Amino acid sequence: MFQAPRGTADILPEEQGYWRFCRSKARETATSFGYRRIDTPLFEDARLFVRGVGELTDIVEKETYTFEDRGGDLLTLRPEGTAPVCRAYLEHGMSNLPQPVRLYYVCPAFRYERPQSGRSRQHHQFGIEVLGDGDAIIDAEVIEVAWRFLGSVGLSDLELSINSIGDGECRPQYIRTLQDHYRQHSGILCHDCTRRLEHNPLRLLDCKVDSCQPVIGGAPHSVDYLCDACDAHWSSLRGHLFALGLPYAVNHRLVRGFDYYTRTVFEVTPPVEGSQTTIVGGGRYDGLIEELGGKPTPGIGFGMGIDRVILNLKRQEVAPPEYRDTKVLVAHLGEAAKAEAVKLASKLRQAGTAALVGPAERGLRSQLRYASAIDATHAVIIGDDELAKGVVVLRDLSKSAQHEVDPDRLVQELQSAGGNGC
RNA sequence: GUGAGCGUGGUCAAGUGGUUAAGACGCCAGGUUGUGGCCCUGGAGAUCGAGGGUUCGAAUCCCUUCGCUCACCCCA
Repeated sequence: MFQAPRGTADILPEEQGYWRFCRSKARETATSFGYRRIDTPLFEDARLFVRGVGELTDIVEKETYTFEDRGGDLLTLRPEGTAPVCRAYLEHGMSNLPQPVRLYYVCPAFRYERPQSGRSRQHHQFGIEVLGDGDAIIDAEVIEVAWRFLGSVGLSDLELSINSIGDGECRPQYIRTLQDHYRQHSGILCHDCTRRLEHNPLRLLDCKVDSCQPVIGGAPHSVDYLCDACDAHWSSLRGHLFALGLPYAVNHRLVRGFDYYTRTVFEVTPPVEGSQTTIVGGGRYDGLIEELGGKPTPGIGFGMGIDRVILNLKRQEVAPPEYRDTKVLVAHLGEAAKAEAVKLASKLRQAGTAALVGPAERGLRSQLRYASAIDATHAVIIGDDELAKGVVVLRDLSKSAQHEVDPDRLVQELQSAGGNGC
């Protein structure tokens, strides 16, 4: 038997309510801030992510789905949304549009990882990007979009963490200071941190091993090493967040996995301890567009894991709204009635009412049982008696009441009966 | 890449060496010669993940393998 590939999952009909809910809230929130939707291809030139995300990141080093197509092109299934959007911005000359350009997307992303709770090989991201404006009001806006979205779906008790990791001007010196600090304690570092010290020094800060905690505790803070411009940006951001009433916490240990981040980084996590908890991660990437061949252009955005949002909705027992529209099952008895049922169901659908024909070769009782099972609101019954009289029976399944109707008036009757609302 | 736990009908799940592998939900039928949701009765549906071994006898013990889950790494 075939199974869905490891790390992938079917989203079954019972689950779709959550997805429809999240997607529509994402669209509503993003458009209310003036963002416009963009869809980029599922796969891109493999080099885009090497350049954009960073050659030495785990994602590019060992997590991409990369393959050669039949024409010999090397392609990669998108592992994240920012680099493709920046590519599109450049390819379509969006730098000539009024700046800044605000874009959002909802799309799947792929990473070859060992799956676990909240992490799979195909996940879905709601993301936004603002290109062409480096002011801190944009940073605050992007964070606000994430925060408002999460509120709109009903998640509460979330924690918003922010930090600034400086830019090309000031970060190198900070990293040197950080490494110096760590080298003084190299004796007690865990295995991973010994590696990180040379390979990915910023990552030293979010090591979870107990023995490394004292070293982290004494580590210098990146915000204390910001150059004047970055420092001004940083305090401006905090001022705007405060003014907007967003309850942020400065986390000096917050760093992010992509090479392209500059200045602001942020994430939102739920209050549960554990591992794969980050719901939203984002930050500023003022060097990325240039890295991809454009002129220097500031940018900032976030990626949000919809799968993780839904995980938390379930954890907090937030149910998506239910939609219950009129749905008619046309039950039939006998060959002549069966043919009539097919025609009648078709007519109902064309008039805009969901309708389906009862399962053939079954008794009326079975057909009505089926009607209940699929949440039909009404049943139409056609048998020899009705055919002879030129009527059909319309049964309201929620009220258990029925009456005969002229088939030509059926659409009208159903409309006046209406659905049960939401 | 590393570590741990778990694989029994569609789903959940009992069974821990001894005749035809419980039960529940779901599915189908009947109870109502044409009337659902509740209830009652009956039925279908499992080579106990796969392969090998131990044994008179294996779902049960051992080995291998595949899969799933969780955690680490890392990330949404």
